[in-house]
Amino acid sequence: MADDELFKALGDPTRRLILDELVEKSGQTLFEICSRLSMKHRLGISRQGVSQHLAVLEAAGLVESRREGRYKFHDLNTAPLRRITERWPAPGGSEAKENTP
Amino acid sequence: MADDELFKALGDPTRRLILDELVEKSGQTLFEICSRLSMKHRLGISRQGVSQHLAVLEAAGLVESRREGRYKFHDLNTAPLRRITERWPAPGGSEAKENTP
DNA sequence: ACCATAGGCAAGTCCACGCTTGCCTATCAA
DNA sequence: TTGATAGGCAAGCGTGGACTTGCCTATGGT
Repeated sequence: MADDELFKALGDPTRRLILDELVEKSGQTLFEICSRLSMKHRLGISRQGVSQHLAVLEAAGLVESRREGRYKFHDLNTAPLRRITERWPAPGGSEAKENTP
Repeated sequence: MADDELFKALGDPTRRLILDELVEKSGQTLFEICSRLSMKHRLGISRQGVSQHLAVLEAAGLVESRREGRYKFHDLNTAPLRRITERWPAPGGSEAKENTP
């Protein structure tokens, strides 16, 4: 299953916080995310730790990155999350697939 | 976070298969789920293993159980899954909350 | 040229978690 | 009561993964 990487990525609380931060502000660099986790969430984690988390999130397709000079900007991509609600649809069944008509 | 249990529950591939089986047929017993995993998915797992998985799914609110005599039936509850798409809404924002109008 | 910044790679540690094994309880049928 | 079925509890093993530490590359400023 390709879903393995998606659910594994969501399995860690620190990675979920990173997604939260990317919702608030798109296109952050690694250092920017580091300092945000440290400031707002009192998260004592090394830069490498965050870097590894971002790699997992990228493998899951939840984060996309673009390089510019010596900076690397990270953007959130929520599209893979749809696979979750599609796999186990609500019993009502009306909102299984809602696309813009 | 109470979300910890939800995402932890979804993190294991065997547990996701159990949810799949409960979508197909609601109200299965432990032994029924065991044999289904073994037959359809060639899953070599002990009864205790499945039992522990069901406990995790129940803690996450994804599975509800009811006892009747010596049987314990398990039902799927997809409601907690909504918290995922609500936490990281799609950028379009039109489908953040879709309720039956 | 130099140094600081932004990031990557690799090895090593440590703990949570998936799974098994063994034994125990409860309900139903003969 | 005896036996079979459905399930629970607890201890133990082994592996994956989160995190750190140390060193390396590349870009930009002065």
